[in-house]
Amino acid sequence: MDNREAILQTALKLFCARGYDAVGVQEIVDQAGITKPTLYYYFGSKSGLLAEILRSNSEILEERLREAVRIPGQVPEVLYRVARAYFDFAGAHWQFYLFMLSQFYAGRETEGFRAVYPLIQKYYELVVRIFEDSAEMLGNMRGRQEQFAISFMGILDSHMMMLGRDRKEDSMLVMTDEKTYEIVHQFLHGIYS
Amino acid sequence: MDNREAILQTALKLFCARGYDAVGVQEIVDQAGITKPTLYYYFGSKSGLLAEILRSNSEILEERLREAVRIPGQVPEVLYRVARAYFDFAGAHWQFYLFMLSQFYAGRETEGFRAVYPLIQKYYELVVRIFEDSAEMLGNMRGRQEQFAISFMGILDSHMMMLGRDRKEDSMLVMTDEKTYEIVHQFLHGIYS
DNA sequence: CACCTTGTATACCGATTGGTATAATAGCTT
DNA sequence: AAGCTATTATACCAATCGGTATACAAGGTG
Repeated sequence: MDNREAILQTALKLFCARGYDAVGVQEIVDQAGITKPTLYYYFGSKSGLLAEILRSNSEILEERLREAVRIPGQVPEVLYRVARAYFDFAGAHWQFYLFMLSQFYAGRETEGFRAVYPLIQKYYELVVRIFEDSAEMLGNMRGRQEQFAISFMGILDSHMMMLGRDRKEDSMLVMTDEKTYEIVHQFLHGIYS
Repeated sequence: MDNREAILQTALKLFCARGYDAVGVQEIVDQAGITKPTLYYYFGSKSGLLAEILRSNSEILEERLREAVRIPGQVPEVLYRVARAYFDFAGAHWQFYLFMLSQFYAGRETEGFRAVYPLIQKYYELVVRIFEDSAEMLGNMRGRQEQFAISFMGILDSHMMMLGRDRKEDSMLVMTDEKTYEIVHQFLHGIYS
């Protein structure tokens, strides 16, 4: 494995487990089996390393979400595809997913928050557009597109977090199709059906 | 204001803005207008200070939630009361609410996560019980009580976070009754009504 | 061969980290 | 007044923080 890649993976693992500020550069390079100048050669600074971790992984998630949204369809279909894409990504990149969320909830004056906020904002706008583009529902929604988007994304994160609650190391998280369907169905039709 | 209280408030403000690990003890005592031994006299250690912040505030939230749940009623009524209590607390104690969430999403090997996890778990179980105690719905739910609870809490957090997105300092956040009703209504009946 | 770029390690920097030993206040009780 | 307890400040600690100056390999190119 490439040294650069080793740094990225080791750093993500440590950041995810103990937080960005609690992990020192020394510990990263020790566990990656290299020395400090190598890290600073590739990433310039600790926050440069953070930025690269966020950039490279979030780019994958954005791509998956854009795919799920691009194909036209009724709201339920699109939402199901988005949920599927979201759960798949989170399951396959659990450490990053958790770390991204942790940075989003971190303090506003944090490097991590400032870097992650525009990303989450972008995903959010993607979901808002699903409801806005759905012309036949406009009468029903009456400006509640944003409320729907907020609820929907909150539900996805909440369920994904619960799934990952007692995850063993190195085991991939799988949200089943059945469960995904139930979650989206409940969002669409409530709890009385 | 009491020195002890000044430490607690200053620490919460700083932790909330920049995170537990990024804030040094020195900065806390400087902004609180005291010196280090005073802090260590009251709280023993930095993590002791963290524990006290979490304990004292979460105790208030738990009390509010238990009140909301205690009064019997149909599921919609209880859920509305819980949402109202949750939003009220988060609005009045925004810094703590945000900090608590940030610790919940922080790495599993963190002091903060270990301290906050049982608290969130308790709130979660309170909500699960709402659905379990609702006998007349048992046929409908078929073991989906947990799914409902996860969705419901995810929705509350998601909306509260969005409300606090562009909060000015020292301004209290208010989730209106109308908005609260819409959110709970959507949870109960979906988006087509 | 000489030269240049890429990548890596040794050894160090000043600043800050969480935490403490010691002692001086202050107020209350006897 | 004497003594006790609760608080607070000065001054310090070893360890770690993020970051760097310097040099040494290795590989391709003239």
